[in-house]
Amino acid sequence: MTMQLASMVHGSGREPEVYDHRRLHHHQHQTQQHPQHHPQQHHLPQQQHPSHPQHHQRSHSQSHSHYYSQPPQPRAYGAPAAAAQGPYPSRPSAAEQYQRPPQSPPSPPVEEQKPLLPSISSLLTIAGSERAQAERATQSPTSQRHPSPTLKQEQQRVPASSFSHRPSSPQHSDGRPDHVPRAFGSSAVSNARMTLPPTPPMHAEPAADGNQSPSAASTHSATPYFLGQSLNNMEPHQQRQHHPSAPVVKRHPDAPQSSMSPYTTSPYGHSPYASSPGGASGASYYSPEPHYNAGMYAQRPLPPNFDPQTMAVSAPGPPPSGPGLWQHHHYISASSQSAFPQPQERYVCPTCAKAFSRPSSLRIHSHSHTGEKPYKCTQPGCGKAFSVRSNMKRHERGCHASASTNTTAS
DNA sequence: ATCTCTGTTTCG
DNA sequence: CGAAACAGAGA
Repeated sequence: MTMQLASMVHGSGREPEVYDHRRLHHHQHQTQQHPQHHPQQHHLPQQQHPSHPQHHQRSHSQSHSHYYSQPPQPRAYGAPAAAAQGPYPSRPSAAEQYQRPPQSPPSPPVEEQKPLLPSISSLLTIAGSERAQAERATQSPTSQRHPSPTLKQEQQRVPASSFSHRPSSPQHSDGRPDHVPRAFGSSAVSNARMTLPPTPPMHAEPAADGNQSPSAASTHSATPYFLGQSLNNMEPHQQRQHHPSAPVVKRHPDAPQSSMSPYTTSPYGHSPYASSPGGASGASYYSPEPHYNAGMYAQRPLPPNFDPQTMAVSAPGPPPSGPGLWQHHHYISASSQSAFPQPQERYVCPTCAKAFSRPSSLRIHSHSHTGEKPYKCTQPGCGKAFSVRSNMKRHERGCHASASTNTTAS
């Protein structure tokens, strides 16, 4: 068992680093596809689309959108992680928010903080403890596993809500707080143990190896979503911490996804808005979106065929990381899946974690966070501005009906 | 064939 | 009015 556990851990450990890589990679693909179906109506999990995103940089679109034409303001959270953050006065940059482990973000009610995986550390710990217990049959009261620092971190960031169910596992007599994460881990682990004591194949492993555990498979549909979530959640640095030694990031050949790379680079990363007038050199892509980048995780469209395995394995850079995560998510996902956005909603707002099916939707949504109102009423006397073009139009129609017809129409 | 954008509609 | 979902069109 211990071995198994250990292996699991390792597996998860590797991924952590991935996250950052994506930015490093050149970015090109951004996105991708998303079926445009309405999730609500059809809950079909998008089937994996065979084709991958091409490096679409929505070049054409940029030009027409008024959106782009506006000088974006501050790069909002934009500053990519590297750059800086500081964008919004009132709100901490997305990056910041996410980075902070403690405290739950103000906004995300729904997704809240996505479920995080139990940290590897925890797993290890558990494993270790278990092992010890097994050997000694639980004799030594000496606390075998005390929460490792990393562990704690993870715990903190984990949304209790997700794992709330987590009970303290009796088996582990740890006096730990009910931190969710651990709980999760413990529960999972304990579960594994309980149910399949000898069973080696935990969920984690499969993913890493490329085999998905059956259970995992079942949850596929949900995964995408989680992925996004996890992205948001995962703090790069945290991940790293956990597995410093982890080799990680390896894009395995097995991942057929040459195209998978979408993850490698954040979609918004540079392309779309890059051409923006604002022209802030690389740092400011364009406007509101920039922060996504900053967040890095933000909205990477989930690949059509995103497979947990692939992601984990090949994902060069997915922040989230890895197989381990995946697995964890799976567990959680089962219960919370329904609540989460549909698989199609791959574009996740870094700020509030809300998911959208289209990049444009996310963009618009970002306005709500930034307060940006790029659409101004064309009427001379009216200086109203709107964050959503449609709303502006509506306003014109309603308020300036007679006049607007001319102006807007033309 | 696929993806994104725009516009309309709907909800809070 | 703000924001999101839905539906259609264009690239």
